[in-house]
Amino acid sequence: MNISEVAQRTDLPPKTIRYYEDIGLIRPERRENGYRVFSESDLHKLAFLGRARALGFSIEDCRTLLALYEDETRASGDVKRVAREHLERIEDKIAQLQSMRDTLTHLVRECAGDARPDCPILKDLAKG
Amino acid sequence: MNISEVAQRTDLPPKTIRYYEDIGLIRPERRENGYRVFSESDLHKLAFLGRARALGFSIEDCRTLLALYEDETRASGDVKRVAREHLERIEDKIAQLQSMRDTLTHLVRECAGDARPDCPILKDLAKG
DNA sequence: ATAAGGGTTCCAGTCACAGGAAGGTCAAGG
DNA sequence: CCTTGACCTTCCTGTGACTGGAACCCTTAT
Repeated sequence: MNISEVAQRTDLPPKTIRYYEDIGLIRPERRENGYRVFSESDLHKLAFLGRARALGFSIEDCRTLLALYEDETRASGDVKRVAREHLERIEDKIAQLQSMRDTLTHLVRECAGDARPDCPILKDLAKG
Repeated sequence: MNISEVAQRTDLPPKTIRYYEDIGLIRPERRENGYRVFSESDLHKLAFLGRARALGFSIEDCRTLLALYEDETRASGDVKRVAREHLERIEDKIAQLQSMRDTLTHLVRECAGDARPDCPILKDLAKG
């Protein structure tokens, strides 16, 4: 399989696939002409990575998860710990964004939004 | 005022303050020895920037907001538009994170998290 | 004279790619 | 056989908003 077919089937850009090889997440073979040849296993790993990334896992988390996936003697506790830590970071991020949203929603509602210069948003930023 | 005092009073790291000068958000004067001298106006702007950044506005949004703040003939509609667009991006981000959180919460709950290799999290990543 | 604690600039690194240039390869059509 | 166009390759740069560190200057106190 060439890279563009893999890109289609995994829904990952070719650039991303090359990058994943670059940082050692996959190791596709090469033809004599230098082209990458992807095996079903490579395809599978890339799909795995795509889904892990879609869940927001960092590349380093993905590396860990992939290693655990390939290790038949893994402990599910190790996987769960990675997922729980990631989940915590997500929840923190959500809380932070919600706080911003609440403040902004309030400010936007207060602002007339017309041609006059008077603005509660700027007022708030200027003297918090 | 020297940079470290400004850093304390605005709760911004000196590095950040220098960076803001670098990208033209502030223009503190210089002493003969090359040290920056910050005026009350600089201090005020930095505090403004700190609060705008805390609400998640991008640096470019901050530049726009600061310009609007300094323009006495501004229309509050312009401010409101920037804020509303930012608010929308935040809400999109929250929705995206919540979706990740829901999936992850479910997976984490399903996973035994013990010494055995069987793991629903990996199973999900492997076959979506 | 020296040491501590300011200040300065400049360079590299972060994260996860994306864009683009320069050039090699391959299959089809004239 | 030649060309065209669609692939493929590597390499370099840029993104956002800083942070860390090196190398060096300035000021004040001992």
